[in-house]
Amino acid sequence: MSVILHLDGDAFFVACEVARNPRLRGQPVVTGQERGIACALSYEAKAIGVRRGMPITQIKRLYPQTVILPSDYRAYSLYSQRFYAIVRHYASRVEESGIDECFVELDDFDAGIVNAIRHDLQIELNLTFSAGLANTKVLAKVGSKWQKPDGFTVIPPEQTSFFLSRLPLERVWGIGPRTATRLNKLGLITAADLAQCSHTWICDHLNKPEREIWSELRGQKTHPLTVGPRPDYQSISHTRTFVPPSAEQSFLLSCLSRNVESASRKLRRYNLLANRVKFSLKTQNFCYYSIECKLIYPTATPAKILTTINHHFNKIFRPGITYRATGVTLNNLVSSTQIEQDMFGQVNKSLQLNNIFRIIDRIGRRYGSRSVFLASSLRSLPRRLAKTKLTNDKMEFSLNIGEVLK
DNA sequence: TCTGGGGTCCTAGGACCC
DNA sequence: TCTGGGGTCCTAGGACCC
Repeated sequence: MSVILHLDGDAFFVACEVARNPRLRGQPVVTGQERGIACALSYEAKAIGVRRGMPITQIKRLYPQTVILPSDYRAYSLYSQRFYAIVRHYASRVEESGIDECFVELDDFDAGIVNAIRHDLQIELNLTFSAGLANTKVLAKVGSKWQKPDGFTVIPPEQTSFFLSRLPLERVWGIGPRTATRLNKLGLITAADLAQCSHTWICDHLNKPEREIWSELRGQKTHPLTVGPRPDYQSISHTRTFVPPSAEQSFLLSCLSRNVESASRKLRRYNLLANRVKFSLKTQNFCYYSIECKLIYPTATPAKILTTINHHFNKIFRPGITYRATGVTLNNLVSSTQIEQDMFGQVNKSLQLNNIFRIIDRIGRRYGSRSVFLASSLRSLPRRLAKTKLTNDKMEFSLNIGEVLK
């Protein structure tokens, strides 16, 4: 009977920074400078009071001793590849479930192999990973979170109730605050309370994902291990919050234009085309209004997607309401290489247009993504970039190249 | 905790059809 | 002419994760 190991990097992004610059060790460090909010924090930063998502300006003011770094995803991804290579040296069935965590199928409760993997990770990468070993993925995850950082917790079947009776429901993987509150009202407080429920009871009160968690907590393998390369994207999205909030239609459309440019750039990078677009407005009160629309044909061309958005915008926009963010999600993705043989002329035309945007993508990589952009995105950019006088509607899909860069 | 950004999956209800 | 039953597909929205 196989068992599941869960490995979880400790403060991974920051740990990578410390690994390549040992002088940072022991200091409060955060990454996310480029986004203006703390993305990852070292345990030292956590200890002095820095929180995830905290604005960088606030961190500088309240905790001036903190070292603030921009994220270097390329470096983290290289560390991630080495992490997986080390794990695969010991096991063949590995599920990559994130840049810094994975599930591994092992033959039995063998702490030796787990310690060997963790030892190699420590020596070769200078990174620590917390580990959990149990019968199911959910229980292995309980184990890896039990003692962080650098902990290793085995949960054999006969000791499951010991751990679960000490674990509040909301700490279980897959149970968020909403579900926890609902289950609390039904009298369930700990993970053990849930695990002890009868089959008839859970059929009456829980939905499918919750029933699966129940089953996993009881040691029955329900979440299969998905081995192999990461599945393709189901969707690609781009959202952005702006300050101050705005009620102005033309500004919101411009923000959506910018969202579409970013999302479609990613689409092209992965040679994908979208069949549907969903766009949303988020109000000052954190209400979401969204609508999903079919695109006339699969495309990665921002102008085509924007035509559709403009057409449906008034279905969700309400004058007088103030909004704080816009977002765009591209759905029902297909590979562009598959579509290339398509007989419809329109699609071919779209692919040609796509080639123009691929050239723009190259310019963007060389000179920055703001060197070339759609004029319809102009109003969403900082004022110093938007000094050229343009009327948004007239410039809709024309290109504004070059000089706004400065 | 006054709340950023990019993802995934599930569900309920409506539309539509036979 | 005032109305059954069941299936499938679509979509808006909810919940969760990192």
